[in-house]
Amino acid sequence: MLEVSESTPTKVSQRRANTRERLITAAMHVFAERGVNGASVEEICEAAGFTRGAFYSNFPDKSALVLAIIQHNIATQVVAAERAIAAIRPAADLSAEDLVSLALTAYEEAGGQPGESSLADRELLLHAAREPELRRPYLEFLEHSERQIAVLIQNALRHIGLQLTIPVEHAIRLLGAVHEQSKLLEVFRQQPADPAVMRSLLVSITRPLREERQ
Amino acid sequence: MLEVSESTPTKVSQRRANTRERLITAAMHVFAERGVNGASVEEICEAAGFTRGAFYSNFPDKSALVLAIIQHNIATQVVAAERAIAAIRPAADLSAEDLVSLALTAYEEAGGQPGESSLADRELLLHAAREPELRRPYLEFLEHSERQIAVLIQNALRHIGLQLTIPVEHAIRLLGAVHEQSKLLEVFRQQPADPAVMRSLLVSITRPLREERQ
DNA sequence: TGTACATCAGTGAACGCGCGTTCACTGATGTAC
DNA sequence: TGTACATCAGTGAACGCGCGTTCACTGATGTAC
Repeated sequence: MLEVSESTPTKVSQRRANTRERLITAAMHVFAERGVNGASVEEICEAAGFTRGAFYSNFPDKSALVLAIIQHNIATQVVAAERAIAAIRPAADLSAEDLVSLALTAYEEAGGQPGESSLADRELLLHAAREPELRRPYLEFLEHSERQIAVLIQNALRHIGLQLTIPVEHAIRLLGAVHEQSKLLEVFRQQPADPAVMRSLLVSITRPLREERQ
Repeated sequence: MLEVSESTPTKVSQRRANTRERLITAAMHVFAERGVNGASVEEICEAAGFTRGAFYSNFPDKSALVLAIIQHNIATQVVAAERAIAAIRPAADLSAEDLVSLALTAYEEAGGQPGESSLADRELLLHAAREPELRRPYLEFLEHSERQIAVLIQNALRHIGLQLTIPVEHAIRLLGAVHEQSKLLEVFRQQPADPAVMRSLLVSITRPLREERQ
């Protein structure tokens, strides 16, 4: 499931790859603004600078685009997470929530309106929840992401002399849930979220590593 | 904002009120299945057992229905929360997470597929996030709900001899975020969520009331 | 209580716009000699 | 390197379905005497 007919790994031209990429990026923006169902093929193409014909030259239909985007997200986010893991070591002297938020935001595409990709992600998530064939692959994607983030968080915490007081899997869920909630509130409030909630959570689920200071 | 032209509080017939109610209930179900934008007026009417004419006799247009639903949710959820607050005292000998989940689910309509109203709620939330005029009223609705839930939770915890180690407002956010995440995972997994995450959270943000056992 | 009439609530056919999708085409890119 | 031809990538007009919305209508409910 979730496999496109990759059976013919025909070499695609660079030009074609660029077009697909531009269409996908544009689609994410339009999804954030109008929702998956509310976004018209025309709007997406216009945002990408193509006509509709180009779209149907690259995707069999609209739902294939959604599927392609999910796969695209999987690929890019996995890469982003690996890069973030690699980059975490040099950083020092950061507060716990700085590190965690750094880890959590590693998944988000740089650039774009604040909260925009958050909305698009939620749209895709809901879309996947509604389509039975998309549930399993999307769930696997989420679980894979969680495992990667888990490593990141543990490294980050150890780095500043903290350890978790609950299982990593639980911590990841909690951090992820709060992070997503914050992102959404930012959209509603149109301003950065109060970091105090995340801080409360971090304080509650960590303790100093080994030695007991204080 | 969010005020319908309630300026003319004309008495509506019982029949009319029933029709509106049925249309709204049907719309929530269809929203859960198809999304707000994916749900057609026809589908909604069919689910409610009416023809489209009845719809336009009761609502100026489709977006007015969405607004009416949001208001409807505010009204019914506020009532549900008050009822839950009243009902919390007699209960005894429940575990912490039972009480909390009882409090959190007090907001959800009874009946309907598990996770269904969760999806519809998410749809409405995203819809509101996208429409600038809906953001403020929806946010106020959320904050009002949070305040009510806060009372609930504190009563529930005190009742079983626990108190929070972080501010109530933070606890509410955390509990709400985890609760919503669990609901969504239930849809993806098609099975009840693992309560262990919620339990980890509860253990982390509470301590025995006054006396220090163990 | 019964009849006559007025208003209300929902019906269902009709309309037209917008959207997804198709397709004959043209210009761009690649290949062979 | 230049020319001739083949294939590829994107264009833009056209089509038709589905959807939101309207409206003339009919049956249901309410009111007055």
